[in-house]
Amino acid sequence: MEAVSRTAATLDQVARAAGVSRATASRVFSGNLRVSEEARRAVESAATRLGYVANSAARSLAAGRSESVGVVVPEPGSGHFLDPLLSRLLRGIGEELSASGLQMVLFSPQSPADVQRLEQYLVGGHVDAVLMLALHESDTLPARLHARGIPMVFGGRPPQSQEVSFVDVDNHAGGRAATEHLIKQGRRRIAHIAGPDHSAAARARLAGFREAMWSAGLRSDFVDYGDLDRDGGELAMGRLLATADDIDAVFAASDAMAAGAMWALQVLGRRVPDDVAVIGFDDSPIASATRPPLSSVRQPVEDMGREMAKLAVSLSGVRDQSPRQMVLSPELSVRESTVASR
Amino acid sequence: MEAVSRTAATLDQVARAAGVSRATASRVFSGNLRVSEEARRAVESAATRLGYVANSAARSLAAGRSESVGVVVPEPGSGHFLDPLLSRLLRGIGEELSASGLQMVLFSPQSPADVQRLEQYLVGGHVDAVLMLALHESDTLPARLHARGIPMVFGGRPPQSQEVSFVDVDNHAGGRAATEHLIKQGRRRIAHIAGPDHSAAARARLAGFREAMWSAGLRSDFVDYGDLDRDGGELAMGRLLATADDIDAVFAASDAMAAGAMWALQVLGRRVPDDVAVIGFDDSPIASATRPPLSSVRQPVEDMGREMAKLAVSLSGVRDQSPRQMVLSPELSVRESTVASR
DNA sequence: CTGAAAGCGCTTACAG
DNA sequence: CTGAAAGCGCTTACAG
Repeated sequence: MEAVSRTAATLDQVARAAGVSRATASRVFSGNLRVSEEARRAVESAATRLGYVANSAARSLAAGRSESVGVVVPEPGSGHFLDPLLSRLLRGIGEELSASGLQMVLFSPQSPADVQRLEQYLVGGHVDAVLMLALHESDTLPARLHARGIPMVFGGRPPQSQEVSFVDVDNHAGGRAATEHLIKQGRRRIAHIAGPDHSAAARARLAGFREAMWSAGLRSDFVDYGDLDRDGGELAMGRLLATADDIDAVFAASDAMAAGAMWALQVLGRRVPDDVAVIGFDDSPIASATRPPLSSVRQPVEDMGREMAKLAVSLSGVRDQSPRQMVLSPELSVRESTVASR
Repeated sequence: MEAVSRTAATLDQVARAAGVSRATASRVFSGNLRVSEEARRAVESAATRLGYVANSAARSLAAGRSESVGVVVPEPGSGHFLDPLLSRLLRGIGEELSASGLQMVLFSPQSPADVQRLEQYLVGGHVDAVLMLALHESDTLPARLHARGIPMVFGGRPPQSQEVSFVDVDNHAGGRAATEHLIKQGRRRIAHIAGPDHSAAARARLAGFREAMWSAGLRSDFVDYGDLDRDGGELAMGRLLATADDIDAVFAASDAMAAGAMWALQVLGRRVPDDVAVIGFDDSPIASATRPPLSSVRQPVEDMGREMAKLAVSLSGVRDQSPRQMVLSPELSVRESTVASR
């Protein structure tokens, strides 16, 4: 793309029009330094008159920072585990950055070539910090950013979690809470539809399920797997019922799978929750769309976003960027799918 | 945020290490100019050795362009009409920009303050062009960008469509096609669940419905409205059946509403499609998730994205940025919900 | 509080 | 093909 030169007023012109030096004009826009009321007014009115907007490249170059923070997100609809939570997460991040006057810039690379270009972009100084909601497996980026002093915070615990900062949700506690809720409702033959084994979050939820069942002295081997989507839940439910047709509750590792499971149950003549209670995970919009509405484990995703942003801001500009980590607790969102009518 | 100075090699250091001038080194990275093989190799190996990455601020400032394109998207989950299509749209845009070596940068402002900051950001030269998938109502931005020669392309026809470039889908034709499909299946008492009246797209779909019904000499007044979401469809369907319980087909202006309508029908004992055929709009993932799978109108959204990106690229750097517009045709995606088994 | 001046790290005619 | 040089538009000690 070629450059087009248009009428874009420069600081110099504004300063001249206001009858002050460039330095003074600059101070007016950076806000913080002492400038006389008179000078400030003159500069501001000149700026308005000329339609001045600071050239951000020049500003970044001179100041050594960009006042913006990059957020790498998974492709929407990619089936990434954050997908149903993404909007809430971004809301939390956005609020926090906004409060700090920082621009949130999103990236959603689709191909390896995109990832390559993105790395250059991020390392090249376009952002002051990076929040990672995807690409956990790319390991070159953390090191390259670190070498340039650009802090990076992961959402969710990355595979090699020692050396990096992250904010995560306690999936193990969530799995346990969901299961304990079912037990408390008097359920005994409880099945779990787990997410794919390669996902640490899915494994943690399964572990939470097992722990709760063991503690209650119940069988914890009614377990099947699905791909986190609706079909996966439906199929897994079918298999589970074929194995044990007296299951009285199901905990699914995602709301979509829970919805699929609920469908399968209803097709096979089971009433939810009277015959079989169902609980999901994520408390996504799906949960209130099913009939009956679905109980679920609500992750404090807005908080997670806020904490990620805070961490990034506090880390940037600091010499010692030793990694910091934080784990937040989920809570139950109880709806009709687990509460039997009497 | 403060700056942290780290070991970030500069062009100067690379040039020195390679034994050439800064100009020559620069030419190696810009790729296009003539540089001797020898110099090229020396520069490249020095760059690798030093871990050189160009400072993007300096590059933008000197070159007068940023090699990146901003895309303003609606908040995910905001109920924006593009929401279900967003991932496909971004895929199209991303592919095209990627092919041109441009970085796609996403923005999703949440508050008026965010919009304000974003305008500064975009006008300030961070991007060479802007693709607008949201914020159609903000009218200050187009003018400000135009004044700086930054091209802007809307996705979907904006309210005041004369002065701007856009790529849109022919919603009127889509509405007509959906309705004609139902008529062709032998349906006669066809209802339409329209989207909110303030949406131009919704109005166009409704108009398409009416036109098809008139042309076939059928009653076109079985119309109700919903908010594009599942509940809206369910409620509207209930009202429609209360008015006319012999409706034999429904065309809903969104897949979510169609899913809600289907649910309402099934609850009331109607078989889909045997008693009532149902068709949606968008061909979103919902369409294949319903039982039976939902026929829908597929918008060529990837193409739309690609064309938007092409338009932006071709417009940038051009003196005469007179607006260009393009309208793409949707096509039918026929599934079981409209094809009665015999 | 204010200005002159240096400098941020690149690109790009211009001349050779 | 290559280099010296000017310049992109800002910020920020430094001195006053």
